Amino acid sequence: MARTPVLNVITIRRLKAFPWASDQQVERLLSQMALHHIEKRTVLFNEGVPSDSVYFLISGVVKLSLRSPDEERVLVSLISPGELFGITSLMPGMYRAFRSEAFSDCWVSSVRPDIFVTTLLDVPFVDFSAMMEGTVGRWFALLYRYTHFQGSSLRQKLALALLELAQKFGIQDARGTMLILQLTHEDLADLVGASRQKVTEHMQELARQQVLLRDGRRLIVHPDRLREAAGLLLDEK
Amino acid sequence: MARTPVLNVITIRRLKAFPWASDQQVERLLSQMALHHIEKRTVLFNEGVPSDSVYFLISGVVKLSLRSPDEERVLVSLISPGELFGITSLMPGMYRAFRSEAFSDCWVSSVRPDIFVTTLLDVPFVDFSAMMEGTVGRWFALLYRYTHFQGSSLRQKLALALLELAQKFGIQDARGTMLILQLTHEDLADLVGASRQKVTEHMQELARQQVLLRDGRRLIVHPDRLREAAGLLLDEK
DNA sequence: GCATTATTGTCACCTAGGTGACAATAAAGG
DNA sequence: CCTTTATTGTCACCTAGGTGACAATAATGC
Repeated sequence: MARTPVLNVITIRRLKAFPWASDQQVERLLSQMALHHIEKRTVLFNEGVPSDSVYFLISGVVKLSLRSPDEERVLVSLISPGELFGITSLMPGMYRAFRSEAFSDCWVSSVRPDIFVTTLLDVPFVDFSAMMEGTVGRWFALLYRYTHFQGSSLRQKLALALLELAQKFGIQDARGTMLILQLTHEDLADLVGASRQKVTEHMQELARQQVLLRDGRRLIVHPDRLREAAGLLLDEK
Repeated sequence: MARTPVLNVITIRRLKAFPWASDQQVERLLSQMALHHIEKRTVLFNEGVPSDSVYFLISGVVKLSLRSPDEERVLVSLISPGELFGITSLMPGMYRAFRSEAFSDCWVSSVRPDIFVTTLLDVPFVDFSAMMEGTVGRWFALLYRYTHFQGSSLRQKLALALLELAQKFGIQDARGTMLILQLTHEDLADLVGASRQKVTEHMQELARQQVLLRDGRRLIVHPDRLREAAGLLLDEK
């Protein structure tokens, strides 16, 4: 089978990875990286487990996926050689959002995220990590929503979207979580990518099921029931 | 109308923004931020323009959106007070991917991205920026794909996905761009969230239209025609 | 080189959600 | 308070894409 590849500065440069880093930095990083051969179909990490490594793909193809409400697999992305992946580990306390597995036989190397950051950037890991969370954390939340929309019914998408809104715009109320927002059904429709009419119908239905209620133009939602309506299998944690 | 809010360390702390930063850092940052009052429905920036500021929402709600192939507006996200937005400006040479507009009357402050980074983190902007691109740049590309899937037909989604694959896995060939990947229709279906059968049908159709051709199990695509099939109005740049 | 297993191609049929067209409310502006 | 405009509710109908069930080809393992 394929022999162990040489992993040196030349290789890194050829893969066009870390173009900004000096040879010395790359050298230092490489000395801290573990090399793994991963056979096709092998799972590298699963959704939900703590994020404790950054991975770098040397050769082969890695597949990122998650499972949708109906047990189907959503293929989120295919990673090509030279790419980093598993970068949720650069944010504090994150869990893996996707499963990663070898789409073909691969050579992968891994590092601890703190070592990765401190060798490439002269800054303490906690600072960098906090900065990442404060800035691109939102992107990640969006990505989470969109990937989970894939293969969901309109009802589930609505529940998912309302759940996110409740987290961002909700204040506690005797009757549940009140959204301090003037949202029309049309706004909601634009958010989940559906028609206004169907949103009206489903909102009606959700109200009937006690998942939410209306106070004038303000929505009051019940997060637990909403989560249930969203299809239960939202890992979170 | 609402009077100018006081923007000091207390305000920032109350909004739970930049929790890791010291009072001194926050103070320094504030002194460099411009304050703006944005009336409901006013557009702050549009898709496609260069990203040259980071924004911070003090009060009100900001809406991020983009327009889908059929001229509809996709509502990507609603921003709540205390959030940063417009952070593509933290990556080098980026253009805005979404339009941002005031969903309600807002108070917003803005800073130059380099000032933002260097005051909060003791690192040169170019280094941080390159690091961001190398790490979370992928997330952004994914977000781009998923938001653009919204409101697209299966044909368009397929074209979009193949375009991305061509960029990542393509090598030039006399007949077009060849994907060095063994992709089955099922993989493609998982990627775009469709059924295998319909993917087969559309691939057939795309082949008939000279957009792609098969060499054994390898795909050769024609990026320009693909872009056309994707609905043309992909800004890119 | 042949049997086995994966992939592709093609149906006919079904369903979730889109569309248009209203009436019924509710807000908002004067 | 009354007019105007925005939002909601509810239809009947239509279409893109899902589903199941095959036959026709490739690949692949032995």
